[in-house]
Amino acid sequence: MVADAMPESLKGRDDEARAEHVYQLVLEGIVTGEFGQGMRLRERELSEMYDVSRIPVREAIQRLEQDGFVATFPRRGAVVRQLTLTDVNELFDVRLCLEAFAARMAATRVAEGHSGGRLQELLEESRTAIDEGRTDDVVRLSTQIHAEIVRLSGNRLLIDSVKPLFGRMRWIFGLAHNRSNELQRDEHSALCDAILKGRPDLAYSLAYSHIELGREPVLAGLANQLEP
Amino acid sequence: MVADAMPESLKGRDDEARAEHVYQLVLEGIVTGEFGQGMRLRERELSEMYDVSRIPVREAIQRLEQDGFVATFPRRGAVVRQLTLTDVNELFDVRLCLEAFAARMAATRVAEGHSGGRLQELLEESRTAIDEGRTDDVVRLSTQIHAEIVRLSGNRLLIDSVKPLFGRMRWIFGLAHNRSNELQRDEHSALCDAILKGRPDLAYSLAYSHIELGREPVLAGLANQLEP
DNA sequence: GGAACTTTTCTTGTATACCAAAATAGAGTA
DNA sequence: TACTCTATTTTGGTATACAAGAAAAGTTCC
Repeated sequence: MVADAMPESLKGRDDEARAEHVYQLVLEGIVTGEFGQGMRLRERELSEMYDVSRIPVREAIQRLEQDGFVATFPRRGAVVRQLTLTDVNELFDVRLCLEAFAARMAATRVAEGHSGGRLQELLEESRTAIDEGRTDDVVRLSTQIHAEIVRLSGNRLLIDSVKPLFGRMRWIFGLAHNRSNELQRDEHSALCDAILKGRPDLAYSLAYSHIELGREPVLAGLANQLEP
Repeated sequence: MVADAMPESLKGRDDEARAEHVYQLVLEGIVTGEFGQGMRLRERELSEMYDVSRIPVREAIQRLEQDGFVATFPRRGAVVRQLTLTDVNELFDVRLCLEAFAARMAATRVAEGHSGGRLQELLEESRTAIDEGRTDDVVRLSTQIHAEIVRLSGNRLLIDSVKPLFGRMRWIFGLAHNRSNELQRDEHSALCDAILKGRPDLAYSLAYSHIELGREPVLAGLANQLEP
């Protein structure tokens, strides 16, 4: 609300939640590899690094744990989780479950008259990003398309349940590149088309295939980096 | 609070996480109705009530928010969430999605040789509790059966994703009683049987039906208590 | 009397300092 | 070398203080 209009200068962010800030920074550090897997995250170290007190750091670490990025042990603090192939497989299983359902719901809602304009926009942005070879944007837009489909489902609880998964996805896709952008573009096109035309069963099926087809390439790409 | 001789007296209760303790107490208060819907949860109030500092209270409230029991607003603290019929419907939708999938996975794993002994035990405990009319135990065991099925799926991420739902279930089922215990017992029997005999598709179907059949009675029971 | 404006009183969010207990590292000893 | 005992580090927890936003209470003006 009002906070959005606050000055962007980093110094003056008095009233902005520092915990959120720290969360984003540490998350960034984890997905970019600055905080490697197994690295300890010390409260005081982070609080000095980001020039905040321990309280926001504690809150951020708690959230990172709940979102599956770090593991904490009593009296031993937090360490960046070790990502395993099992984790990747579990993620794809749960995604199949929730995102395919979300796609069906989204198509149903569009058929009932809800607008899917944002999805259309994202799809087109993604197309031009692929044509122009902007890889970073392609990955970002792909995630945003998936997120928008879930949002279109209209189920708040579903949206909240999926949110932690997207963080993990970003982490994993940062380690292993996906299949060719053209293949993904075509699948996204077909999926979004089914949703925007209000065809629930087709949308479900396409979402399921799209996600499942992404599993093997990612596993293959990570097989040499991760433990089972 | 100031002059209290707290050093040794408080040390008595061992080093176990106070935040967890506070979380459980407040959660109990919410599901039992002690903290009614819309009631404000003040940090200092709770910290004095449970004789801890504000830090564990903060942590507990953060977890309660993430689990959907309270809503927090910047600089205005936390209030017990207002449960709506939409919430209930969304919960059932997501449960359908995740628990039916978990049932299928559980059956697959049992077919692969994993033990379902705990599920068998819970089922039998539940049967005797129903026969002896111990209503509280019946509700508790019913939830435990559902949790055990998810656990049997072997997917950690799935288990973690479902955990917040069970809290909500307990809350909702505390407000509206479910269908007859005998009906539920039979459905649980059939479902567990399918899992323990390693029949994934049947387990999926039975889980789906069992959950979906529970929706209407709960909605009907809550229709006069909640807003849309 | 009621609406708009101005304090005043909470309450949260954060910072800082401190303590106790556990884990770790290190030194000394058999 | 292996083992025990101590010292350091680090976390988890607490108390206290203060700034700022939100709500409440006065206050003024029509």
